[in-house]
Amino acid sequence: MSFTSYIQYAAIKSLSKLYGKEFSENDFQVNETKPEFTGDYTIVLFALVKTLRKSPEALGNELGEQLVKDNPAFFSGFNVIKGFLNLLIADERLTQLLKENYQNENFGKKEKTNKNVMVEYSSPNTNKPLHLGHLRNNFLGWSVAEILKANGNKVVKTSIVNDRGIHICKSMIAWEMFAHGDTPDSTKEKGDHFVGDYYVKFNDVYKQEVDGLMKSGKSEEEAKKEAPIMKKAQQMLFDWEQGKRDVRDLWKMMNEWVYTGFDETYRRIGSDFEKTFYESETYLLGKDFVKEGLEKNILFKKDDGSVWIDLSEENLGEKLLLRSDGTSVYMTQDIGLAKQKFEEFHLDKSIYVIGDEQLHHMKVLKEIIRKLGMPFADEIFHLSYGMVELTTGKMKSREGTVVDADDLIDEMVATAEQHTKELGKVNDFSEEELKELYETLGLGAMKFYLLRVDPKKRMIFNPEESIDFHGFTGPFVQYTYARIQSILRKTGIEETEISLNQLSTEQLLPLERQLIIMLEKYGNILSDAANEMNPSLVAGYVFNLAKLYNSFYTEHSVAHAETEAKKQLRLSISVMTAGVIKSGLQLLGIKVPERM
RNA sequence: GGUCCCGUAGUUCAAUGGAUAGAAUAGAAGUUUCCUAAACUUUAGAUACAAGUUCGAUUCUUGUCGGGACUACCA
Repeated sequence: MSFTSYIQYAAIKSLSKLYGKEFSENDFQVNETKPEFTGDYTIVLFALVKTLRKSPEALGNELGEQLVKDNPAFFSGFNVIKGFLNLLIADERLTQLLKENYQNENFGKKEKTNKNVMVEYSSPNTNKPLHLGHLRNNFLGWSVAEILKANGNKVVKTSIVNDRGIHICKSMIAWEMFAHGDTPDSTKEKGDHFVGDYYVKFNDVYKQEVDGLMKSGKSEEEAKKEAPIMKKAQQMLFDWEQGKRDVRDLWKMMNEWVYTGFDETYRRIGSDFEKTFYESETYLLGKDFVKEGLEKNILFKKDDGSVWIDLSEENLGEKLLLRSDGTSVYMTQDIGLAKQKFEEFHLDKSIYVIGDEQLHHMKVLKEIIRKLGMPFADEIFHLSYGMVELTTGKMKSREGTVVDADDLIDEMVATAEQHTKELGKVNDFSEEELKELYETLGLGAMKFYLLRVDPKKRMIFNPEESIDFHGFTGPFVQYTYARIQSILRKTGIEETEISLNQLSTEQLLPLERQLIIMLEKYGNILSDAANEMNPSLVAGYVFNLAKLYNSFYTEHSVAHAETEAKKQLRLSISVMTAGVIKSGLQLLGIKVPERM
């Protein structure tokens, strides 16, 4: 039981003892005590004042005395200021926590449950390489999956690859017209970039053709329809759907190029998937329920034969599910896939990591599934995240302002290399060790930068700030870890275990108490992060922990502590801090270096 | 037009209705015979505006002003 839960529980008992009434945890709040007051935890009394008709002072003193009396091993004292009852945790309770957990690698994590959760993330298109926005998605999805695991869930990570449609046909046409047989191998280019370049080429030619047609008197609408290259792409999509052999072969070949490129990037950033869906295999899903929905009068047919659902009661308007020619749309396959996911993986919950521009789409999806009477409608969750914008405005592929993922990673790793060389602390490292360190630091900085913000909010990507390795950053936290490891190496603690019965019984110093209390909170942070699906809580926590440890580090010596008992105490605090930092960063997909 | 989201230090981000609104960075001033100065310490600086709800509002409600997303027989 966490400290806050225990305090809540203890207060409920003491209150009913004092006043002969039943109380619940909703009757009062337990907060951390603000640093400017004496105490560790604070019970806010205002809400109780009303029901008990007592002055805050009297209530606080009575409850404080009772709590200390009832829980002498937990509380060592209290004070009352205005409506706030500040409680002090006993030193013995804090050292006990240390003794029990300082080496526990699973500290803060929850018991395994049988909950099956799917996290769908990444889900790229195969016509162009990944960019900054995809990175936010990948880091977020991966991290949320790990956080859910740490809270006991069984998690299936999945991605649905958008491998068919007009967009990939555009790249294919442009390649046929302009590549003269070039391949990623022949040009030594990464496959996804190679294919992406032909997508850009398509758009360039298309634009020229449209301009040309408009100059010869066509309206913009006409010009866009009649541009020859667009007609070719549409014909190719048609041929693809007919299963035309050479088109399918070309499609397969170019997608393979892209997958090879994606795999390289995924490996580097650590994205992984237990299951990959391909849209080419799922796009026909969902047609069966259309029939069913029509029979049940949940869906309706218009005169031209197209099938719709009316969601105007839900304020979502009408939504098309089958075109007049009988082909399905994105929504239709999404419904089919949702069903397949739940059935194939026996899911309790299905999470979609998708940008907030699809809020409407996901709302409609959920609502249709509910109307169709599928039992899992309420277990579909859209984890929507905000767009990543640049300081200069939005990223637009057409204007070439997109930040490419691979370029960005290279830049971050290069920055790590530059800083490391300037500081010259690891000159004895081998080439491989150095390379690994640069990756650890560069990716650590980037992941931390993108995960430290509440996912729901839009965020601004500032290139200068993102390559900063000081302050609220990944390397800052990694540095604290490395320094602790250095202490442990120098004191030889890896070989000889800390003698716990020798732990200091002297009064804990403020920074020692604060650190232990902060470490204790890790479990609560993990459950909050899982409930809110919000890795930024973990990022903020490990940063604050590192910061507090750094103050402790400058203020008090560990290796040369005043007494042997103090040394043992501080060593155990250090070991536990390093463990929690490692564990927390791991949940963000960030590795820790032994030295940096 | 309609639906939804967002306005907090110069900048980028925090703050389950609770105490004097926190960090980081940029600015100013310091700390290295001693466990890694990628660190630490001190300092200055903000709730868009106006009403309301109440013991108490950055948080809830309404309005105004600014910014954004969505509103395809595209995926």
